[in-house]
Amino acid sequence: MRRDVFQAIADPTRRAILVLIASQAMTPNALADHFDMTRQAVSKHLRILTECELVKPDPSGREIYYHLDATRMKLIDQWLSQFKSMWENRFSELDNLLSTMKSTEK
Amino acid sequence: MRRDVFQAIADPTRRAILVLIASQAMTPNALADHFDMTRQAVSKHLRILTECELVKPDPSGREIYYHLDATRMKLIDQWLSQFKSMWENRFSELDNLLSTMKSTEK
DNA sequence: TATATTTGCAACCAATCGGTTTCATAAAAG
DNA sequence: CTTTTATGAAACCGATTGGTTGCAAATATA
Repeated sequence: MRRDVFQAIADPTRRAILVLIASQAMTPNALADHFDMTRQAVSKHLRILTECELVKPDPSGREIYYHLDATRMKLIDQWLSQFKSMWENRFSELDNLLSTMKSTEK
Repeated sequence: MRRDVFQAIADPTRRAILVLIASQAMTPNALADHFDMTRQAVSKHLRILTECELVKPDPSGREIYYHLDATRMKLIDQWLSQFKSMWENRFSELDNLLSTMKSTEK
C-alpha cells in the first residue's frame, strides 16, 4: 500500500474532495452527491486521504464529518520549492528559448 | 492515457529524475545508472515526463539530453496555493487541536 | 422494539501502471 | 563497411488502481 501525499493528490476525484471539504467538513454521503460514482467509491478515496493524513474524520452520532488537514501539503510544497526559482525568475522563458534554439541547431 | 502533472509526480522514480536533471541535462543512459532498473524503464518514465512537458529532449548526435522545464510545475503550485493559508497561519495548529478535542467529546 | 439511515469493509473486476525482454534504427567508431 | 553504442517502441506480465455490488454494524427514528 503506497500511501504518500503525492500519490494521494494524483487522483482528480481526491483533489476535488480536498477542495470541497476545504471550506467546510462534509459526510461521505454529502460528498458522494457531487460525484458520478457510488458512496462506497467516495469512501475508499476518503480512506486513502485519511491514511496519509490529509483528512481527519470527525464522528457525530452515526454521521462522520471529514475535514481537511492541510499540514501534510507542506511536503508537496517543500518538494516543489526546490524548483521554484526555475519558473519564478524572469529569465526562465529566455532560458527555454535559448535551449530550444540550441537543440534545433544542425 | 492520463498525462497530467499530478499523476506524473506521483511516482518516486519520476520525482528523482526531475531532481537529477534539475542541475544539469542528462541522457537516458546516464540517468539509468542512478536507478535499480533497466534503461528502458527509465525511458518510459522520460516519455511520460516529456508528454506532460515537465521535461524536454535535447538531441545531440545519437545522444538525447533531457532537461527540466519547470513551467508546468506552476500548475501544482497554483492548486496548492488555495490551501496555503491553512498551514501557514499560526493558528492552524490550534485549529487542529480544537477540532480534535471536539471530535473526541462524548 | 422494529425500521430506516449512515457508514465501513470485503470480494470482485476491468483497466492502468511499472517493470521486463526483445527488436529495429540511427549515429559514432573501428 | 562492419561493429559498437544510444535510443525508442512493442509485446508481455504481475501488481495496483478505481470502480462496482453485497453485507454487517451502529445510530436515529417511528
